[in-house]
Amino acid sequence: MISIETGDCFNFSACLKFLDRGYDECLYQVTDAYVIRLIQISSRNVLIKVYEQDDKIIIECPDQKCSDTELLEIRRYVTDWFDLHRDISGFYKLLESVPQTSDFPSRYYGLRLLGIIDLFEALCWCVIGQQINLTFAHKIKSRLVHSIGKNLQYKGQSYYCFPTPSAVLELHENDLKAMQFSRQKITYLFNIAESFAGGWLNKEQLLAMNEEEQIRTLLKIKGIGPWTANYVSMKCLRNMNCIAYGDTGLSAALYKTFSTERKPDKNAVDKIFDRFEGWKSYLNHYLWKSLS
DNA sequence: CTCCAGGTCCATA
DNA sequence: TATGGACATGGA
Repeated sequence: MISIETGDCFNFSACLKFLDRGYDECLYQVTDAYVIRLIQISSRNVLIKVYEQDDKIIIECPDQKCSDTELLEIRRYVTDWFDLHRDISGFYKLLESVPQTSDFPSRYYGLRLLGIIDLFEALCWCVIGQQINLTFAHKIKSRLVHSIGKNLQYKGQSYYCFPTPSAVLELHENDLKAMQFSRQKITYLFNIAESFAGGWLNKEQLLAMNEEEQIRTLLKIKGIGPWTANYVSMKCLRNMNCIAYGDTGLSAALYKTFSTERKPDKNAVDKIFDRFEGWKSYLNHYLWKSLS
């Protein structure tokens, strides 16, 4: 069992609610008290159950023996996933100082920027979600995961990891077509998987670069545009000044909250985000949240 | 029926 | 450099 202190401006229920937004999610199971998922650590896959007790986050690995090294990795995973180590009180002060967002801290108190820890998963999820409705996006992701994702049974339930790049590369184009991936998405998924398999793309290497280099590296892959690069930068690489330019949801939220144009251009978006230096990713996250 | 969704690439001018 | 079409499907 692992226990993690959470600190101020954290609300576990708000985070769980974000994880369970009504879509059919195949990579974890959420209730009002806990979330269970199978995660990949360096040596193997481990099932974890995460819940809150006495203002602490508790992680259990039911029916599994873990070494100290593995426990440390699991702790790191959950800390990163829930962004636990960040003190976001500065963000709340900024929100309060801006009239249009002054009620955000009370409305969304304790909501963290939930991450996608696996870089391959993050990139694929972006490609899957490009230009289709999220219900359908979850449907085809689920088909892919259930088809080739590592899984583990626990109490009659199956829990899945997102597939590895090499597992995706073993698929034939027709397999993905049968899951209703478009030809474009299939090409993009293979491009991304090959970048990993070819050894010139991985998370550690990206994390060693500065932000600008990271974006430049990601944009080289066909299928990854500015939206995906920024989304992954915020959800996986954990940069704090990312903006999902061109995102339809973000545009709608900016229109609603700041009375911008229906589709504000980059300059108009930057103008609003400028005063949130250091917290742009969080502002983006909270603006998305404000739509639901 | 038409439009458009957590975009991106490619062809054309 | 800028703009338009294709992409797969489903919900409004």
